[in-house]
Amino acid sequence: MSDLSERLREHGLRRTPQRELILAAVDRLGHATPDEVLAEVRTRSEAINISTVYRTLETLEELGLVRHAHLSDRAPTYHSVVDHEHFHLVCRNCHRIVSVGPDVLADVLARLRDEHGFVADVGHLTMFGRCVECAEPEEET
Amino acid sequence: MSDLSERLREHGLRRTPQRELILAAVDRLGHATPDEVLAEVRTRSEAINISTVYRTLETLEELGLVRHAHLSDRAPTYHSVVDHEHFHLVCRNCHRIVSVGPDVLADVLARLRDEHGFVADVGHLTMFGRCVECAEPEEET
DNA sequence: TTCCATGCAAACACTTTGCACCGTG
DNA sequence: CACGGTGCAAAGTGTTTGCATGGAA
Repeated sequence: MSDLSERLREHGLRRTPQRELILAAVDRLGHATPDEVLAEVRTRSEAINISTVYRTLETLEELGLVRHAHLSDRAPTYHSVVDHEHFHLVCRNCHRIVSVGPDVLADVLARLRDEHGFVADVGHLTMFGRCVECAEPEEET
Repeated sequence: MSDLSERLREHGLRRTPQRELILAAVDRLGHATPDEVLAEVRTRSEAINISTVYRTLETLEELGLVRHAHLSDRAPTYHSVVDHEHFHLVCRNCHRIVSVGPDVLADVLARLRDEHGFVADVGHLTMFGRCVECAEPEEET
């Protein structure tokens, strides 16, 4: 939390209970959509508003305290950045999420930088596919 | 087009003018959102409905004729599969899109398969970041 | 003639915004 | 006590669905 106050102060923003509650909820949840964050906050304390959740998640992301990635075709999911940087594998069949450290991608990132002049942001990356347990996709229809 | 009729027949689906128009539009556009596909179709022929566009893109994807990826935080973009398989780099600053062949990822895919039991779908992949021209993002923040 | 496909409009899910009030600094 | 933050409600996007009609096979 102290990290939060600090960052807020640096940016001339105010410390509010809502901001603390929301950051704490994201930390606890691991990966969560704005809706899920709202629900989590509400289990602990009183009702805060969904638009505050959206505004706050945006703020926290600007402060570098959380990140978001698109783990489904629908809502984005936020996760705390205190966890080390990672990217996500999402199984299209069982929807299991695996977090993978950035090392695997080191070579690829270097090549993309050298050959395509592009600096990729690993923390935001999501790769969809299938885990071996769900291996066989449907044949035709 | 003949490819379309063929695939449709294989799946017991019907060939309709809308389906041909929409596939042709995706081919022409390269990367396009459902909205853009609709607009493109309308420049050529008469009004077709947005819900038909959605339904048809879904069908075409099931037939393996188009694919979609998430190139922005908003709408998905569809592209024809006649272009060889590729993934996308998207610059957060200038929104330029670079298509990259799957080879760069060969090693990574092998490692993900071996170490995480995960078969990633390259064709759907998007990596966000910055191209060198847009290089320096803000510090901190 | 049979059903699949389409158009239309309404419903949905998610997100953003305007404004008055509240509370931090 | 000034001004940024919040709650609330309404409006905005992007997408899906139910149903009656239309048209491919």
